[in-house]
Amino acid sequence: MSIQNRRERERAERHQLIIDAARELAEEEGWDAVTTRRLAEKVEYSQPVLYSHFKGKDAIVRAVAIEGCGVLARQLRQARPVRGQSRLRATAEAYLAFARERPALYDAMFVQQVDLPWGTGEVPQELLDAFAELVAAVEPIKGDRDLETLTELYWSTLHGFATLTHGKRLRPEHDQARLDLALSALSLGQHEDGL
Amino acid sequence: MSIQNRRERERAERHQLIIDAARELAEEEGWDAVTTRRLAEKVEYSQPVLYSHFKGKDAIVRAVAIEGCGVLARQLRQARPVRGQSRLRATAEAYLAFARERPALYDAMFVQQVDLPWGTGEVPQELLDAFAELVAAVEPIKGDRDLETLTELYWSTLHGFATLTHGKRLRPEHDQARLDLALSALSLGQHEDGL
DNA sequence: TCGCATGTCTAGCGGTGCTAGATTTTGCGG
DNA sequence: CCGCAAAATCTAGCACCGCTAGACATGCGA
Repeated sequence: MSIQNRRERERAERHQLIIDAARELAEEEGWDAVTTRRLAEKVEYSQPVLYSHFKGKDAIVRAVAIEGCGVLARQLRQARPVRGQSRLRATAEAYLAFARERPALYDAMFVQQVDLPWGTGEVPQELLDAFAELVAAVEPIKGDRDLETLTELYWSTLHGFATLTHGKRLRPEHDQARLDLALSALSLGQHEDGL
Repeated sequence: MSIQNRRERERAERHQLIIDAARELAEEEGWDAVTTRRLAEKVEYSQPVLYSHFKGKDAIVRAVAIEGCGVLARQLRQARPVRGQSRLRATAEAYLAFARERPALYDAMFVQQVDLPWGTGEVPQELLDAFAELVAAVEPIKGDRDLETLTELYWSTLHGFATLTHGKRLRPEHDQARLDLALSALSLGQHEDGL
């Protein structure tokens, strides 16, 4: 019993160790550097150990992505409006900050088509949490529009900003103006906050 | 002289042959299937021939992406509004149709960070053409807003739709409603077209 | 202490992008 | 028409990839 427990605990710790190592490697050197060999070396085990925890490399990336959704959800939740700023804007800026500061993580979550279960099958709770934060941010400017559809639009716009910015497709010096434009368009007739 | 010309012509034809083969392979089986070996087999040459035309696999993907920009520009230019539809809407639908119908091509152009010269260095003309079509579509609803920034917002929204839809992150049955919402938000006070 | 199950590793498979050096093809001067 | 240099092309191989079979070590229960 106790021995079983110890083993399970050690196993869980190593499981987490692998996820963390993969994330760190990706954030430091990009996903191309995350090979099973380098990952194994980093966690100081041999390659087959990875496969006793995950079905394959994809599963590891997926685990990192799901954790990333949790991080994003937390950051969005903690993003509180300052000085009369709308929640819509505070959340948008937090979202874009996450994408900007953790590009590798964002990539695993939303760019690489890792095929998280998503549509079919159960969507990870972390992702639902993150989406719920977006919904909450959009709710005040809903008007008579469909909340979920409006949130999808909000998310799409932010995602477009994030990915095109990262690919250097947009003029960085206009980031602020572009976001202003987006938020005031989304808010429609609603009054827009200053700053 | 004539011999040189013939050789250059044959070389140019083979150059194009490689690009076409790469695009076809990618569209039929996805970019994972585009390996230098399979590509060489498809064009009926050995691998090193590819490297006498392109610096590496990335350069081939880039060439496909640039051609794809040309195709997109042409499709956007040909997208004419029907039945009082706004140009904004006609262009948006053409853009999304392109992304939906040629996902592999779209992927090479805007998702894989192939690092087309883009920001720094000369941007390929095909891309400028495509962006110009977006600008032209946005112009009528500009109001007193900055045209280029507004176009970046328009593009970001479309790109967000395209990529999140492809990754099955958005509810497909709400595609139309989502686009309606986006267009009317962008148009702000302007009157929106029916259908 | 022995036998066994569990855990871990070594070594290897077929694949990748890419390239050095051998080989074939080509076009020209004699 | 022949022989030869040069150009074009291929063969074979490198180091790496994801992944796994089978050898080996470890530590438990009898």
